[in-house]
Amino acid sequence: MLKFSNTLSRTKEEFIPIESGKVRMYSCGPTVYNFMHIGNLRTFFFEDILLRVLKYNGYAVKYVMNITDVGHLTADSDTGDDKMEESAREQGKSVWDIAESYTKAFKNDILLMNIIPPDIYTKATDYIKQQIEMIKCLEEKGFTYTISDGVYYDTSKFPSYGDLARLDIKGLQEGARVEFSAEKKNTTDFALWKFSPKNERRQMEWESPWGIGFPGWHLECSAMSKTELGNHFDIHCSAIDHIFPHHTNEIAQSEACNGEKFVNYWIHGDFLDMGNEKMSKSLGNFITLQTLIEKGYSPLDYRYFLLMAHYKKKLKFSIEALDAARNGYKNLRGKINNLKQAVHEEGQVNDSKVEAEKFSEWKNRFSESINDDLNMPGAMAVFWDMLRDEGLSSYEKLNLAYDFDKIFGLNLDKTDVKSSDSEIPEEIKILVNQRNDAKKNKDFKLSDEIRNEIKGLGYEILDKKDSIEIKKIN
RNA sequence: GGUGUGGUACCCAAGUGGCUUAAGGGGAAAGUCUGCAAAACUUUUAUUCGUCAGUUCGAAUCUGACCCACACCUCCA
Repeated sequence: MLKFSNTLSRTKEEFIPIESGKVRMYSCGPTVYNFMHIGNLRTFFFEDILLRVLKYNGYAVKYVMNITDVGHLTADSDTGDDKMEESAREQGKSVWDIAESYTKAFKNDILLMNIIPPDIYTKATDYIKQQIEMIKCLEEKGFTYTISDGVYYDTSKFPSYGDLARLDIKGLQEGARVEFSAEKKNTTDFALWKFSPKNERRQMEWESPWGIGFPGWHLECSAMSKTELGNHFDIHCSAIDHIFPHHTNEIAQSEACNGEKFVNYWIHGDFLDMGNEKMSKSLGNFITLQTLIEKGYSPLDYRYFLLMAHYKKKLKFSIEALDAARNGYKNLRGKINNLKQAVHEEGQVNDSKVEAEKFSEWKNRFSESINDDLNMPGAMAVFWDMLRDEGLSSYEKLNLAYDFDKIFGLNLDKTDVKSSDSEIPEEIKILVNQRNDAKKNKDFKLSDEIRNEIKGLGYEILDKKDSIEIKKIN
């Protein structure tokens, strides 16, 4: 049984798709005004796991992710600068160039992290027409009103407003941090269409029945999901910070316009906890995947790190914890390599078989973990236990490992420790041979000296039973 | 002020009433192997789950109080 935590009910629910065997899923993608930091990446990783688990369970998934290339506003929905325009100004580029270059960087990060891309990326600027249509729809049904700076959604007209976030609207109004906009009817009302400032030309602005301007932040997801997935679909995911206001407002827009339920399962991932130093794009102190790569970590080391925690909980990031992940991942690859070698050797002797009972027992244990609200730490524990099971042949273990890796995405089938082949420079090979000779002559002093020399050149020698492995030190 | 989440070993982190007198990984220690290392393999590493009360035959898991962290309350993954 496949179960997910649904933010709507705040409980784990059995997953039942609208259409048997098929899943339609939408996730809120990046706003492309800057690089992704590793916290952002945690969310996309979680969505990747979700996608993989659905596929593993045999569902045909249609997965849509948006790219927000229209700027929101820095301060709140009524004031402040547009982040996209601001970034463009700082870098002396056009907004369109900014969007393109950061979209590219995002897609590259996704690739490096082995995150499966969505079937469709929807760019907000490609769906302006549909967004305008949606405002018209809401206008016709009486959910909108216009004030000096834009067209707004009247949240008081939507009785279940705030249910997703369990909002206490009265408490909100009394809250210290909420500023009233004099013209807004309710604190929670939000912009559907913002007018361009009268004395200023924006780089991104469009004609609309209400005047030149640009769409409100929340509208794009409602319009794009409707276009690509229909009025009612299965899963909508992203991180917890979007529960309010973003998803709350999406529900209000979509359900008011479409007249039917919007999404069955809302699934939200928690943040990466950076400890004292809170990462913030505005402060510029955030860690990107590139930062980690520069420090000598592979993107898959980071992926392994993320696998060690459940998506619903905060994960404490530290270099120490990342090192632990890197070591764990390295050890795992080592074990897989040993299995590969064993299978290779055994394969010539006898036909490798899979013993159905044992095999499916492990598969079941694995499925139980991943289907229980994507319990990756649990699945990893099953993985490590399986590798230690003496009742399994190397062939069976390797097969299970590859099967599990459909979820983990650690490229275990591709792992290859660099060994004595063309990648090793000639001079190193010569030194290795010299050391071998010294060893044969039992001149261990010399052989150790040569080994140190090789080490100084960046290569490590590992003496195996009847072979020598040369490894590049990273 | 409102709402919500969490505090599990040296670090990361599962488990949310009996299968657990608490998974898994990292680290550390010991052993086997080895000329020595490395690798591999084996073993050890929380009588205890923020604190204090309570419910129960039985609690890390439920209830209450308290302490501490964190998040959200219109920038935010």
